[in-house]
Amino acid sequence: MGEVFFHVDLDAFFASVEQRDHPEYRNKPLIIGMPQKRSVVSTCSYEARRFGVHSAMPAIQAQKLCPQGIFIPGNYRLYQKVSRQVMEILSRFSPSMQQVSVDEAFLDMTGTGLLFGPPREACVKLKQAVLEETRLTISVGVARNRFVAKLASDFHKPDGICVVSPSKEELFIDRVGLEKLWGIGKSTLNLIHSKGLTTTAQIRALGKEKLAGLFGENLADYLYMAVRGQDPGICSNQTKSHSVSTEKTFIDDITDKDTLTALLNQMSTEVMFRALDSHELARTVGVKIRYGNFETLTVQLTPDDPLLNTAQVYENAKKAFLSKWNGGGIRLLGVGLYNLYKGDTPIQGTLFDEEDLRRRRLDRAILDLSKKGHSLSKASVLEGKGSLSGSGPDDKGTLETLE
DNA sequence: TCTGGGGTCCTAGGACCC
DNA sequence: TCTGGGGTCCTAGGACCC
Repeated sequence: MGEVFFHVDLDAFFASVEQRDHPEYRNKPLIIGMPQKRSVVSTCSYEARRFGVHSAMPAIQAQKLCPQGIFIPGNYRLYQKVSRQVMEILSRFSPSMQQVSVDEAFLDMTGTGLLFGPPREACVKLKQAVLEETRLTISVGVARNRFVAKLASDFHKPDGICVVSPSKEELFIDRVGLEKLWGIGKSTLNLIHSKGLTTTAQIRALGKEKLAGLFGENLADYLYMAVRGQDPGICSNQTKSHSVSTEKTFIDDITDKDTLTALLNQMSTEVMFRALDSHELARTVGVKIRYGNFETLTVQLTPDDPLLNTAQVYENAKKAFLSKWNGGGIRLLGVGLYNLYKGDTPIQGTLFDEEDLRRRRLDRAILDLSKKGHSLSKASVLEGKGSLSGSGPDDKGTLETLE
């Protein structure tokens, strides 16, 4: 008995939750995302997909394709909650459940035959459990590795089961097609096409050396394994470094320096609070700028010591921003923390400015209070934690008055 | 059709050290 | 005083995923 992996994918997740909770949305083209300037479709129901609407499409375009569509902003907190509920169900089927996004997960089902029966039977039980407890449908892909299981879950979507037996892996990959392989996007597809290759079978016919000559060692290795239905190792289990970031696209470009720095302050506070909340320290802060013409650039700073508090993050973010900004109108602004590692206090025995440590304790106190539901204007940034509430820049004097 | 937000990973060049 | 490799850290950009 070899290894068995399931890939579980919720069908049109956000839209399905809405249709479940709002009967008036059922059997209708439902689109999560408001049809306004600079807005895109997050998810849409299968009814909407029939009009050509899909994720990441500008919402204005979706409205043209589907004028009768119902557009709603979405309730991301609810989706998170439902996601946790589904993941709990999945974890009952395997001791090794690996969540990969809000709506999908891998299950290592190796050796679970005695408990749940052969794969197809286990899929049926899994689908039943999710449907009964959440009234949502899932699609399941089964294969002897994660890569093929992932492609399989998409194959009979929605509400589908697809089991790929080891002897049919190459055949299955050919049926899926090059452009739908996990890890191949637009650029890589263009690169492959530019070498006169259009099918997985053609790539398989080439040896490892030929591929390496055309694409370099790394992509060649990926392609060699992928077209054979072997796992090229896309989802590495161990996460090395980690990051948190937030960004905001404005309906109209912003040129005013005070407004931009106030936004940097707000975003710095948000990401630092998130790091604080997960008991992590960051070594690097980065700023992302996108001008009105979509030209995008990033700057990052890694001070000698880790960033301890919101004030330090803002100070560095502002410095980074001002070093790059050409004064032009800005379409998107973002702040991120990188090189995060576990820890509440910096390395023991190191000398740190007492003032910086004090401000960190203050940040934590504000965070704790805001979690208990107290309203503090400085912490207003956190009100929509996890789903940028889009509130305006807040005043900057509150921190001082609190002290 | 002008193109969101939150992530991870890879590449390539420069600095710096041995 | 012209010059070699290897390793690691940092930065900027880009590809890809949902």
